[in-house]
Amino acid sequence: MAENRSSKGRKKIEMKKIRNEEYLQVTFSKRRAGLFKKANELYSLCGAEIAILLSSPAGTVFSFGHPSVETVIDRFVNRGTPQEPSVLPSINHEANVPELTRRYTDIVTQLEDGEMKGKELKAPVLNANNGDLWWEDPLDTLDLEDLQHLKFAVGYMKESLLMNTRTTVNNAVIAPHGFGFGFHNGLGS
Amino acid sequence: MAENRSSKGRKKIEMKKIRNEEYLQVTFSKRRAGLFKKANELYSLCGAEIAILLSSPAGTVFSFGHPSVETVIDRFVNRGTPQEPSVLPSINHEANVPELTRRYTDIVTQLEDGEMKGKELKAPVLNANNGDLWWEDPLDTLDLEDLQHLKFAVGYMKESLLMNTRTTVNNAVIAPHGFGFGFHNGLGS
DNA sequence: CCCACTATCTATAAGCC
DNA sequence: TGGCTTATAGATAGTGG
Repeated sequence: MAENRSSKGRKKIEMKKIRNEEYLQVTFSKRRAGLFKKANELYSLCGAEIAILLSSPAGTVFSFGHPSVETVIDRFVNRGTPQEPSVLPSINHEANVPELTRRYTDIVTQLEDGEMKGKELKAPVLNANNGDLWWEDPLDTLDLEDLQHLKFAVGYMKESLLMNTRTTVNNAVIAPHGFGFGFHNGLGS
Repeated sequence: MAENRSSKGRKKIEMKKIRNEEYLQVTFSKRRAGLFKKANELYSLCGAEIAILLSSPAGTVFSFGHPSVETVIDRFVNRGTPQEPSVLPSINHEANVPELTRRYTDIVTQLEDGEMKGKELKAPVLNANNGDLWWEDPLDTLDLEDLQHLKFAVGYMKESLLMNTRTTVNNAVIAPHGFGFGFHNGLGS
């Protein structure tokens, strides 16, 4: 009777590299959206700051950040000083005001100076889906200021490699950083 | 007979900040694991490089990376040299910039002056809905939570201002890449 | 905070436009 | 390429140890 339902619905797939290029692209797009949505929910529910950097198989770079990728990285850097153990749990908005202010000022300045003319700067993409909102910005067009920013952050983190415990869950490196904020990596899997 | 199964099973939850500290922590842990798992699958299936930096509400920092956080960020930095902007659309926004600039300046000023007092802020509220954008001039109260709204609004404003081509796809605003001005990720919170 | 269990809720693999 | 639909695999809220 209903046997001619030519295989509709989801099926289990093997967790290995997808060969088919077309399917790979589709899967990547779908899962990227799903991942970002999850990240956004985590932010909404827990007020957690989060940054995701992601490169597609084709080489395109995507990112997700709350409140922003740079801010989060900054937080890592500045955390190097164990000032307050766990003071600001849910006030990241407050904590971000200075950053917000600074960026606003920068933007305003740029606009007034007309600096943007002929310059290539990054353009974030605002995505919305059923009330969920997040940014996808192509970091492949970072301007120099941001590059220096990131470079500094990376350099700092490299030097500050100082870790506590490290756990492995599902092939993923999960690194709890108490205060010294060590940066985990290496053995990505 | 089996009615004493006191409410088992998953229930839908509201996507709002969780108040209960204990529950917040549990949810964070679970979702963090889920997020990392998703990230790992994305890596396995698509071979995508990925890095996630995440701070818990308590301030603890976690990271996930394939092949490593460091590597991924490094790639961003090193690949970030702006390529040739193939298209730089002529944007006629001069008329709008002054007004917007003034408004933003006002907001910034107020943020700087009052935000740290941890009280209510007075600023014109920028609203965005379906790509439309307007000012709610009556100086409403802009509390810290409203910064999110402001962020979204800024995104819309930016696009409205700088993107001469804007397409709406499935409830999402998609902005062409390659031009725009320099902040990303909704400029901080 | 980690583990276990279960009922649901959600994400998504396939397929059709 | 992108959206929509369907059926199902997978994630997780609620509860307890």
